[in-house]
Amino acid sequence: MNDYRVKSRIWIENKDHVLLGQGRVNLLKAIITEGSLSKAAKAENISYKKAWELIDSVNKAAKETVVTKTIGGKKGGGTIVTPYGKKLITIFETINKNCWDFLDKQLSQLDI
Amino acid sequence: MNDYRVKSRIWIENKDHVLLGQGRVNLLKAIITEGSLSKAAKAENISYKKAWELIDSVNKAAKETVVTKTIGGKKGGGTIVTPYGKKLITIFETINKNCWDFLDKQLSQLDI
DNA sequence: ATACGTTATATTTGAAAAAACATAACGCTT
DNA sequence: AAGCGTTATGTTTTTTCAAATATAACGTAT
Repeated sequence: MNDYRVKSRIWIENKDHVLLGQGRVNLLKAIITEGSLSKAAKAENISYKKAWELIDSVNKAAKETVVTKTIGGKKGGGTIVTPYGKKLITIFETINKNCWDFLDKQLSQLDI
Repeated sequence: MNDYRVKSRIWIENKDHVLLGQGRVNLLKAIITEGSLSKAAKAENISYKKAWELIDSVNKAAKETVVTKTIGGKKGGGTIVTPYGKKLITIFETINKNCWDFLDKQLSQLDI
């Protein structure tokens, strides 16, 4: 039988700019559960700076706003993922899973 | 309509060791056309050392020999890709293309 | 007015990866 | 014996990327 495995990474681009990859999706999901970018960065174990740059890049590549951010206020501020952003997360994860299933099927048809 | 594109990179693993990715496949194909690892490295614009390490890794991950190398001789030596290696190249490229087609189809079913 | 927890951004430091450089061995040819 | 183009491997240098550090601004609450 077959010990080999086919793995993959997918990402979504928009005119040369990356919109979403696995890391960006994970960060967006952390923002949803944490309520702020700084806490999400800690949860994902990346620096705030890197998290900020990722989200900035996401917003620039997206056709609609993915996250809205506020500075100051009763809790100091925060970051919210828009419904469009949540839709993108679902789409990414769906396509990614479908891709993995597809690749598993591809490999099982071969004997190498 | 849809400006987004879904891209992917696939690779084949064997018990935690990478067998083939796009770079390794390109290198193997360069070995076939060039006849030696050193010339293939130049053609791929990578150092000989890196090329050697890549091929070493390929041979260690594969269940059968992928390349055979000789030192010395009338032409100094050379490297040959085995029939098994050529089969792996074909398999990789087939699965990769199928994956791309699949992802294009996935995206076209969505409006984002 | 002060304090707090954010977002926002620049600068410095450190680590990891890549590239460059060097050297040896091999086996044919001359 | 010397030269050639390989494979094989170690060492050093450079480059790149990630991490750490620092500072400012913002708006509510105390």
